[in-house]
Amino acid sequence: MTYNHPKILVAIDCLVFGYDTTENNLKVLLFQREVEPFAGEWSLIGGFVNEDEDLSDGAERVLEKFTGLKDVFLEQLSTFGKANRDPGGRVVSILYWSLIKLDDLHRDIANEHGAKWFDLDQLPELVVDHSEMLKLGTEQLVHNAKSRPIGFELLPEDFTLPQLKQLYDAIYGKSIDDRNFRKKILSTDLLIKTDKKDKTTSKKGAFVYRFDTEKYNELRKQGYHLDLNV
Amino acid sequence: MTYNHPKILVAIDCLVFGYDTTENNLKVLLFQREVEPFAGEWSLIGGFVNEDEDLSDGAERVLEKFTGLKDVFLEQLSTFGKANRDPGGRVVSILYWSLIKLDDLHRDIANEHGAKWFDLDQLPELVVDHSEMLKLGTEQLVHNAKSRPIGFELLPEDFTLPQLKQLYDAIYGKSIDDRNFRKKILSTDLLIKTDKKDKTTSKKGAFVYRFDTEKYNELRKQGYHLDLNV
DNA sequence: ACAAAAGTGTTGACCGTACACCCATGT
DNA sequence: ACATGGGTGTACGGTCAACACTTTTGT
Repeated sequence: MTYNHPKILVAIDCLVFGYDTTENNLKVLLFQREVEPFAGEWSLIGGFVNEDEDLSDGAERVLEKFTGLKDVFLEQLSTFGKANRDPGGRVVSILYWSLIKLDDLHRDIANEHGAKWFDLDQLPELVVDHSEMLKLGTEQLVHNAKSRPIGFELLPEDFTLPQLKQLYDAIYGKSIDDRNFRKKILSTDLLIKTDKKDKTTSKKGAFVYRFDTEKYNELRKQGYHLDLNV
Repeated sequence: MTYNHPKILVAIDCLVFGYDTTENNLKVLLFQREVEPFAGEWSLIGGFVNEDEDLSDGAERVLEKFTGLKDVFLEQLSTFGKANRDPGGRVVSILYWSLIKLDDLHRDIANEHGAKWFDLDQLPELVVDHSEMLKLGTEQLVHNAKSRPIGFELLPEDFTLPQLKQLYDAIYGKSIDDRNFRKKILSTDLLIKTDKKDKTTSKKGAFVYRFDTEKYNELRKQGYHLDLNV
């Protein structure tokens, strides 16, 4: 070790949004802390960074522990580092956020770890500065929904346009005009229409679409930047 | 101390953009590292976080040390934390960025600390992942120039429209249409025209303007969001 | 008088928004 | 036949981009 300076505990907190396609609402994964201070209180999922571990690997480890998921949308958001933010000691915490397709499996795995999915409008009090983290993440979600195709991280691979619209409605907290939404989303030319119909929510049935990930990645390499402007 | 986990060195690096009004170009503040590894090589200004110090206070301390400035634009950008990023030991580094009005005083203070202002197109090799930090900060600058009035952080309090346009040209790396630029910037109604003229660059002289900070803050409280769309 | 920078308006193309009805099908 | 959700087009207004000439004044 070359440097001679005070060392600090480094933690990762991970804000996980899951979308429940059947209920049509956005949820957040929280867990009950097991250690003092604040044992038993609700917090974002998190953990300490190991000495030989990349931050991004630590975030993946935390996420996989509580959801069983790998290779999903997971990005760094911001770092929280007030000297006295945690009464248990000096901890600098790096906030990540993740978007997942919520299904029963993830509910079960969450359960095993004392974690639970909460509706955004029925959140409990959160420890330390986690409410601030949640606020930041929610803003990020709204902001990103306009500029990147993050909606498809939250929906199953096969989805219908009414489903996609409901997701955007949930994110923005208001109802978008149906015709304009279709026009905009289809004009990106990044949706693949299949000939299947999903009849679970109507007699007529809604066509099933898929997001064209390859095409999007190809375009992105060429500097393309999606702007949904919904 | 309640927690029992490995502790890690936490550093702050600060990417400082300065705009030189006389030369009309953007510069970045770099300094020559004094300690091994990489002693003598160029790096962003930075330092280690003290145990009882808020991250934001640490960033302010670093910035003041090298520029003599307080109370200027200074925001957190991102955190770099690959386990082996620094061969001198495990260091997690939080990147901040700052915008300042560059004048001779700041050049002198920088000099005292072995720091120097570099043109963006004449940068030396940088240590560790600092080139990545610079890239991120440059993108941030371009992106923010469109959505927030950051230009005024880089110009003196009194400025002319030709100066402001040259600044935006420098940020975007291309020349904006003069008439459209004036229309847009004046339509925000956030510039105060004074009756002074600056004749240093022309015989006719250009009117001196000021940014209406109070009005902007007032509007912002009401949820207003500037969108320059230059 | 002339050089050099400051200042000024109009038009056409495109995009966002508002808005109401028909379609397909299971019961 | 009817109820339910899926699907479709148009017209208006506002915003962005392109474009060239006049004004001022120091030398």
